[in-house]
Amino acid sequence: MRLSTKFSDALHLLVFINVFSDIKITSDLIAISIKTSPVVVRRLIGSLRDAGIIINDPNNHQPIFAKEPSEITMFDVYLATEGHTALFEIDHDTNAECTVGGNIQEVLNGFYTNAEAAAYKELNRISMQEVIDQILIADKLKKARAAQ
Amino acid sequence: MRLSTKFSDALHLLVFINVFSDIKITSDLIAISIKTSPVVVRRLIGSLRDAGIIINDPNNHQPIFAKEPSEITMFDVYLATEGHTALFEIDHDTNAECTVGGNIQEVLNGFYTNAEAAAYKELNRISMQEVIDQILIADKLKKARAAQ
DNA sequence: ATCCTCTGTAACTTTTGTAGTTACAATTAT
DNA sequence: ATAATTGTAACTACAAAAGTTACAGAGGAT
Repeated sequence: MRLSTKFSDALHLLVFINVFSDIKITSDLIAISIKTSPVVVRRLIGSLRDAGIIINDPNNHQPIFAKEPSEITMFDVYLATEGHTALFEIDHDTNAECTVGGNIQEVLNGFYTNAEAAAYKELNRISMQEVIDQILIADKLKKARAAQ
Repeated sequence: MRLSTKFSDALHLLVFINVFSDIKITSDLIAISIKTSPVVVRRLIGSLRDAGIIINDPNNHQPIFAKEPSEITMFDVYLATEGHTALFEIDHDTNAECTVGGNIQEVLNGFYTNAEAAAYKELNRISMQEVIDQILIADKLKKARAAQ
């Protein structure tokens, strides 16, 4: 399969609209940073809006955070963009007549749910503010090194 | 993408060869339980053999565990079958000229690695013996309920 | 020794979800 | 009014998984 980068691109988009909140932001502009098409950006904006993570600023017609970045976690963004897919996929078509095939789905579901919850918990600990901060720090570091 | 069920199917296969170790096991027989084709089963066997999880019993020509089921974890099986895919996919093609696009990959990589490690740690806590035990218990429960 | 079964693997096809593209009506800014 | 931009829908392109077909080679059965 082609792996989905929707989650990553949505995080990118959110950091972008925060970092460049002082200039006019269009889907074209965001698309250049993500290196994708404006339509893909608009689709992401739609998902994030549906999830209540961003709203359209009625004043200048561009997406802004619906809540403080410190109040939104990476997991909220994950749910908004890829919440329908499980991290570990159960094979739902196994032979019910068999001791193994007839019970493995529910057993794996328990283990998978547990492991997924551990990952989600980590994502839920990280706020968008932290992501923004780390990117700004990484940028300063890079520029300082380049200047040497 | 079509989500991969290789991990689930490999676990299925391992439980199967343990539960039915007293009968002659062919890839055809396993395929009936997983509801897939014998070739898919043989491919899984190949991956598990390459990873040192199973070997071919020289006596009766069928796959058996290379170590005790209590010494093999779900994570070992995950690595053998889907270890190349990340749980959270970074968009590796972003605009390096941009403050966001030029730093987001490394920042997300840190967060993703952390979240993935949490999930992997959970998988690594569960031995194949536990998976086998839970499936046998689920089967007994199901049969007891059906008999009532 | 020959036959039969099964394995391991390669090559090809089918399927399915993501991403990219094209198009356009509706909205907003100037 | 005009131009820019959005939100969607429809379509195409692409990639990965899984299924299929094929077949040489190994081992066991008789």
